[in-house]
Amino acid sequence: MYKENNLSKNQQIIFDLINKSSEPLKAYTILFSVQKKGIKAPPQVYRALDKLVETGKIHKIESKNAFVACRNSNCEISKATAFSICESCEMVDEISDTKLSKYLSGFNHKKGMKFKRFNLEFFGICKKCKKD
Amino acid sequence: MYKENNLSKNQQIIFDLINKSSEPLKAYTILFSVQKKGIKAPPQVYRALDKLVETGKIHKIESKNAFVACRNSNCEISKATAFSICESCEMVDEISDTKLSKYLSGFNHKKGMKFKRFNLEFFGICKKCKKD
DNA sequence: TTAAAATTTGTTATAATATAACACTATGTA
DNA sequence: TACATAGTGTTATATTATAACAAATTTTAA
Repeated sequence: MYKENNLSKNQQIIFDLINKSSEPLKAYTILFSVQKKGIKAPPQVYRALDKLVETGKIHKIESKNAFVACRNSNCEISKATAFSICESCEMVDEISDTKLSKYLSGFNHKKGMKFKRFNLEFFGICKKCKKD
Repeated sequence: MYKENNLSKNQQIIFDLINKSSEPLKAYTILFSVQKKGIKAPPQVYRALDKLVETGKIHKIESKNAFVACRNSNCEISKATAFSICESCEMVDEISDTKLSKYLSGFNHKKGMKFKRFNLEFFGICKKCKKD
């Protein structure tokens, strides 16, 4: 079964949930939601999340300890991620900007460290919240 | 006492510890270290950390849940932070790069959201670890 | 096709990170 | 002074995450 779509049963259940969601989901929110599907304990959720992050199907929003589905088919397995986060409604949007991505991927540290990966989180107030 | 240096007693104790450290410190590591100075419970640590982050004296490394002293007097109270993180030795270095900072501060989201703040974390293997 | 290897699952317990709530003290300001 | 604001100390508890182990499933390759 695994080879068909690369995801195991638990991974698929959890990915589907995150993918359908309009907002980042936290691990224990996910756990609660999938209990009816037989996923009963935290390690089952965290293992699936780890794998999904590893394969780039989802991303972790570090400042929120929450997970979103990857909306950017070009993000090269999470090597270069950028998000905009609304500080009012908590909305998170993945930024797909080729220029930004290229600029940061090509950025070299003065001290000579070569980067393999980056994660960028922008914060502000989204359009919708500004109106209110 | 507060006005003299802007930091309260607990804030100063915790800032000094982080400032002296060569690596990011976690909240409970801090708690353990300052117990001899009379700081006994998590809320005391977290309150001081919150304030220090708020005033830009320290930064939180989100991917590690750990704290470092600000090494960049120009970072404008944590509105624009960037770090390089070694995935091998866990070393964290604050990046002060005017060009990078300007580029990101001026970045505008296609969807019209105006950003107030960003946090960028680069990952790789540091020079020292590469040699080993 | 079958045995070994790798991956995934299920489970219990517990570790690590963080906040709520309340009473009280110290400091800044009118 | 007296009032407001910020900080402290404390107990309890909420939230996030992993260790450890046994069993089942899937992949691989002989």
